Amino acid sequence: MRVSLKDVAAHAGVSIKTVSNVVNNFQHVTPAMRERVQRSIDELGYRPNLTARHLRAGRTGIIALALPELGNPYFAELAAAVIDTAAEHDYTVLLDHTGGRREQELLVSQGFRARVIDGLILSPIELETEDLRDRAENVPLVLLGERDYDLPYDHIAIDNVAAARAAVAHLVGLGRREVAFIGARRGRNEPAQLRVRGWREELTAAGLPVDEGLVAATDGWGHADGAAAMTRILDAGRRPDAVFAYNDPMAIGAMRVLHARGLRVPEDIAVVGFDDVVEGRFGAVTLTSVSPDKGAIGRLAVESVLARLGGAAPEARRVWAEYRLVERESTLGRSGASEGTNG
Amino acid sequence: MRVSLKDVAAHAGVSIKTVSNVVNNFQHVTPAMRERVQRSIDELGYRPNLTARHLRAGRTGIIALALPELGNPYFAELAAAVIDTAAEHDYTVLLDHTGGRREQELLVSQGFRARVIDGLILSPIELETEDLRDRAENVPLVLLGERDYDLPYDHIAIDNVAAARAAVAHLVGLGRREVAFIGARRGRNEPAQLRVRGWREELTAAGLPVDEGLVAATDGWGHADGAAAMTRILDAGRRPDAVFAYNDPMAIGAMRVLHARGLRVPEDIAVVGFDDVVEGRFGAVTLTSVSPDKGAIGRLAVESVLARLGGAAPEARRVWAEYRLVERESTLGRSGASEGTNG
DNA sequence: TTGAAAGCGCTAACAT
DNA sequence: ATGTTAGCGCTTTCAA
Repeated sequence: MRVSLKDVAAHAGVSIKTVSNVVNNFQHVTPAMRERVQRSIDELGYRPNLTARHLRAGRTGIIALALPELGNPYFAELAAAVIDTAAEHDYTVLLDHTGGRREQELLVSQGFRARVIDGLILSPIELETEDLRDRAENVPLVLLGERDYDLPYDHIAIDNVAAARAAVAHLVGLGRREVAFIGARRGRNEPAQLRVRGWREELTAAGLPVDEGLVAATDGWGHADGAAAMTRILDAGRRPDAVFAYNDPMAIGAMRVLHARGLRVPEDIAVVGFDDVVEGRFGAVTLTSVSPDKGAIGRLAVESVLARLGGAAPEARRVWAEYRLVERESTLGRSGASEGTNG
Repeated sequence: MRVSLKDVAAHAGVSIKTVSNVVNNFQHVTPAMRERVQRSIDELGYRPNLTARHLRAGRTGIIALALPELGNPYFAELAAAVIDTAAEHDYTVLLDHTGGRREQELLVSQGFRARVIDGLILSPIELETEDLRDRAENVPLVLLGERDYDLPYDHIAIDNVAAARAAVAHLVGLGRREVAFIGARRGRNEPAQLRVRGWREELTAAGLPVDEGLVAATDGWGHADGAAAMTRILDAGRRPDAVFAYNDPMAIGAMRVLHARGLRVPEDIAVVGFDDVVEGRFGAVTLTSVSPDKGAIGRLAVESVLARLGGAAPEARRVWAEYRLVERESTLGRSGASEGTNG
């Protein structure tokens, strides 16, 4: 059986309040009393019931972080940042994964997955503005990620258009003329939208043609999807001199295909990824990538939810985190290992 | 303000019980009454307070999963399996990361990190048997991973010694004589211990010398650690013809160093990893790896905790999950792509 | 079929 | 400095 305050009180021959005082390190308890109660606590193996405390306090000290996938190290790193920042504020993080599936994202946003939470940080993939508009849930919500929403919620992200432009500018600056984009999806408001826009804008600014035939759609955003997209481009008889991928895993999958077909990176085709995951630094050809400040994003997200917890309702705002373009072998070759900055 | 059952009852002009009946889809409620109450619920935007339910029920429906690091995709995949299995049983998973730090692992095992849980699944790195012996916590604990403990807790893992032997046997079968091991640690009971033992046993069984000078210790278990260890081995003037790494990231880190030094994999040095993470399938040289059945491990772990939740106390047992050795280019070269099975 | 009331374990206001 | 008690929001006997 579980031991409660009452049990300890009875055992020590004192009132519940006194035990509570000891448990909570209350000021005014005589050392003698404290020790006597502590003995009972130890003897009975008493542990406070958090659920009861939460009910009493009206809050749980838990915030949820719902991510598309844990397998992508980008999200893992982000999660670590969130967990650490939350811990600094005495908050625990309940991590959830949606698989980037609309169903799951809806459930999470409506609070059906984990309702013991004080706040929610959500990184949506499929959700539309309308899905979020009539959210019946009352815990604060903060959005993460590259989708564009017109909603009264804080949204933490980097400037995806600008970051994509920086990536393409880097490629164009190296003399590349035909830059493929891997990882788009059909549809107006899709995750890659802003990055495709950046790709388009920068090509135009450079006076290069925008060839929509070089935009490869994919089902998912993993290594295999990047490989499949690259294969499709090559099989279509196209031979771009550069590839900009939606994220690092896809870029790495694409490089695998290039390698298997005897195409050299970057000599024949330069490759740029997005997210700067550790993996990209240890391939046979290290990967140039847009590196968002994950630590900042995680920290800002937590602070944003917590700010709304006290009942305060600051106006919803869009927060831009920093990013850099990290240049490596996949664009510079074996010689260059500079780590240029931007953003 | 938050709306409670009482508010709804007042608004609908009925008793709390009736509202509760409607909320919980209780049998005996007249359709008229149900609709009337439902209207009030919708109008007021009532949402049940889970914390109160939990207090009442004496359980939360949450189990915690504490992992060393989320960044390693192996753990991410494991987590996904745990989350899915838990969901099937109407349980939510609170994911925690310990960073493989003893302090954090202790806190978790003692229940100081997340005390709202019904059960705990822990994958320890640093914890010793004694650390766990006098655990004052009363929620069921299930252990994961390659460490060896003599404790009254269920422990789910693959047979690490046998798996390591299979990996080394594969290398020896290909004619390799000098197999280095990357990722050991000093100390009797350390994570890599069983794998080192398997390495030792298989070499001995094959009549090969066991050269402890080919065992490279590391601080952590990431790409960079593998790269550093490989560098150290080569800089010491050693030139093994095979490397068996504690896990895939380390193996990949080692391959990067080999590549940078102009050594060919597998011609000059064959490489085997452990965990079979996705990344290993998309490098310039795909990675041969021991592939534990992550799905089974996750499922067994959840079922194991849940079995102890009802107050039942089955005898603690060691559960072995399956594994396979997946053979790829890092040992077979570009020609062979078989996926041999084992275990 | 619906209502009244007790109690889950805790904290805090109030009383002693 | 310590004790009494109400109440957080819910479920669940028991009664009507």
